[in-house]
Amino acid sequence: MTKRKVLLLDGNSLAYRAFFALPLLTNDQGVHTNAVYGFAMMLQKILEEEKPTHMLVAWDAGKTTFRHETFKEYKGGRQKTPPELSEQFPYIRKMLDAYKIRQYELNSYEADDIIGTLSREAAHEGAETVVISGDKDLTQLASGDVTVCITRKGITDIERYTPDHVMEKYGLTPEQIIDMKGLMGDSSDNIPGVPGVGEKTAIKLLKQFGTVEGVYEGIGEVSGKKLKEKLEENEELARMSKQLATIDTGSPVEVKIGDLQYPGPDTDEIVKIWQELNFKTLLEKLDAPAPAEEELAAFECPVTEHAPESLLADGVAIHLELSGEQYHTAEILGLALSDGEETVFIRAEDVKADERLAEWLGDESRAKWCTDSKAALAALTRLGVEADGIGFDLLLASYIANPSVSLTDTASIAKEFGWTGIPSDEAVYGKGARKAVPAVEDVAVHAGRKAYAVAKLKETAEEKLKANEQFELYRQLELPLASILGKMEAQGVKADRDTLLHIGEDLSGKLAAIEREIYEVAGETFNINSTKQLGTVLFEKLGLPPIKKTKTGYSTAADVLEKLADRHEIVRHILEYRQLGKLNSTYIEGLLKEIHPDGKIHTYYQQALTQTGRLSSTSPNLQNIPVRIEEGRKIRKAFIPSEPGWMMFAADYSQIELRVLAHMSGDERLIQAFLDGADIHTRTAGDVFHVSPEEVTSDMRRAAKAVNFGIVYGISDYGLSQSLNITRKEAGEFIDRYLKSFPGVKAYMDSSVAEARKCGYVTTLLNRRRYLPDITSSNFNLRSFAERTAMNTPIQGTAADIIKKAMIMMDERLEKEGLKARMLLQVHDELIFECPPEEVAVLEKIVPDVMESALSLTVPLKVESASGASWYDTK
DNA sequence: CTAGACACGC
DNA sequence: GACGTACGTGTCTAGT
Repeated sequence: MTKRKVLLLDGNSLAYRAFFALPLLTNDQGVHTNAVYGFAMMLQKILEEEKPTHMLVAWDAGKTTFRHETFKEYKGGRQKTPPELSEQFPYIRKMLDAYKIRQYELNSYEADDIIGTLSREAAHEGAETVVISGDKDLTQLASGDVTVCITRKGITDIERYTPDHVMEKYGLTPEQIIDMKGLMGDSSDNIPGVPGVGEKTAIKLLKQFGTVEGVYEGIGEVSGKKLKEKLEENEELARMSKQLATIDTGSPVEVKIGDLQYPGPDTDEIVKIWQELNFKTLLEKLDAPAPAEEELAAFECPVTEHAPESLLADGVAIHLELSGEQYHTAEILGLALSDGEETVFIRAEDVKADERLAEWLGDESRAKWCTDSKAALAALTRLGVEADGIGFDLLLASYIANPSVSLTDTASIAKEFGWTGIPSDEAVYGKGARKAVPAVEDVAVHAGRKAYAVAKLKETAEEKLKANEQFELYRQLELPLASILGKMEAQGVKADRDTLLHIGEDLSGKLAAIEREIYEVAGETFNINSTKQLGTVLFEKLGLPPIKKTKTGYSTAADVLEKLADRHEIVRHILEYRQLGKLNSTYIEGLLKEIHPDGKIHTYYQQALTQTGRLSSTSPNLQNIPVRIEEGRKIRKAFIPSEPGWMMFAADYSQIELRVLAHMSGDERLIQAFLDGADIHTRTAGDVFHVSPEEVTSDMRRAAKAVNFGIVYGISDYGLSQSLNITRKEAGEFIDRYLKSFPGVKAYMDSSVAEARKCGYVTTLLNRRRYLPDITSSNFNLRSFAERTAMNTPIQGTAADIIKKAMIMMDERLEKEGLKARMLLQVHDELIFECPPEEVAVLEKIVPDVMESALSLTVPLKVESASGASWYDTK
């Protein structure tokens, strides 16, 4: 049998230490948690370091102890336990139960006595004992078999007292610590000691006489008249103080060492408690303790030509290492494989040649785990390997768990789990002009560490999602969507260079003409794109009134210029110049640069970025191609089918956010409006202005539309006042009237804010979360913003859930129907396809069908579709 | 190379 | 009553 190791903890002392060492934290229910948190951190640390076989946490029982019979002022003058701490004791006890650690208290004895008694018993039985407390008095228990650990500054920083260490520090034996207390007293326990004797004098005396008793036996030899007098006068006090300071190692403790077996924690229970208390960091460390930095620093990842058979298994992490983020074009360096034990790296050219590897990658039944499956699949496709069976995506899992964390690479994600030892991509490759690919061995280790992290973190990440009831959202929605988005990106959308060039020429001509006119009217040439120079011309040279200022000078934003349009002809020209300039630089020149040799544009969908659950699109952004103004809309003529004779087909949800609002709020009038198939803005206007739909004027409808817009996007009264060009007060009144007309919406908005306050987050219909820590902020701005977000995110996020689900269903449907049609783009509430002309009729039926049935709400979802020779013509 | 101003979409 | 106000991306200028 291995030697017993007994761990004895001083519960009260450690709870106090934790409480005062940490700032006053609260969970989302307002329960104070700092002492529990500190206690938990300390427990985790000592369990890991000490690996005890037996454990006990001793508590002080009641107010009075046997020491009060000796001295009734014992521990007098102590501050009352703060209520913020008192309320935490039940949680600590509950947590210790979950750890399956024995707890014990004994009437009229202190925790010290329980610990003292048990440590002596343990020593007697030949066990090794470690005592942990925040109270230095316990050092008197140190012996050859007993080590006493006293917390230092924080709660996890511990000083170990062995007899040698006590000797080193005080020049005394552990037993003499009691005598020292007897002589010098202890103000915290209100032990008097001998007045005028402090630590220095006490140690000096004990070195000479050994004990308090020894001091009085040899009192004649005490040097110093004053000291001798004081000792003589206070002999009783000294003897009593020693008695008070002595830990009773023979207290009537009813438990035996054998009863203290520590079976290990009930992790599920601990997880529950920690979740209730929001101990995020601890939760993440629980299942995936971060490897020591040295372990990752010494990480080995051999470069092999072939994948070892042992790694071609079910549940292995893969990591495609690329020279840059743009995986459609970046150089593919190689592939790392890791099962959490063995990790290897295979160069890109060897990946291509390894048939066994390709077969494994394509085997749906053997799960591959990774970070950013969309990028991994794209890179593998470029290597000529079709992978299948992606079973885990760390990027998506982290995003679903908490979208507010900015996730750039595996290193940053791993950091969220307490893994600090993985260098960032930037640290390995450098940045900007100094960016370069290092030697293959270094790339291998870097890629290997990332694959290793995925293998190790999969379980923890999935557990977290399951605990939050988000596993399904992640597994059934986001993960399959990643592959579909990957297909859409890889498919790309054909862009006609000539169309763009043609529009560009036209724009350039117009721009040159406007530019000349502006210079003429201004009487000088200047850079119109420079707000600084433009401000000088408008507000200083031409004397127009500066309506708004920015941090750096005059504002020349469009809304300001609109207000000045009647005062000077130059303003109209500038507005037009800006508009056309934007079209030319962003959409003509910008898009031309993004056309690949295959004549297509391959955007990147960011699936783990927005706070609401929407996608975003980059390089280029295809979600903001102009549509409102005809001149810009023409850009869409350049987006054409990639096969001769094919058609573009587009379908968009009509008023999806307001329908979601109707569903989620259950507002009867709003629901009825949609059931009636009414024009929602006209209906809203009628309700708000108390007129019949026929009496709604265009201004009323415009105002109602702006309010609906505001509700959907969570804008403030100020935002509404800006968009309607009215005062904030008027806008506020307007919102009030709206909410009076739709009481269900008002109740829903209030409940969303209340939910955010209660839980710390809001959710969508499919359990997407957004955490809103600012909801309790005392800063009005932050709080207001969080409140509007609480109202708006469930709506916008649910709309995002719906179209994502529709995309998955659509992908399956196209496959099932054996159609050639391809889904190409998603623009938040719109899907764009290309198809052979004979499939237009089919799509006209099935696309709206699928989109409308993606999720069943109390109001119908409505989809409008159209086809044409270009994206422009799908209207 | 970064921050600010601006403009495009939903 | 303050405060600075949906979410994104890209381009340009003007600082370092």
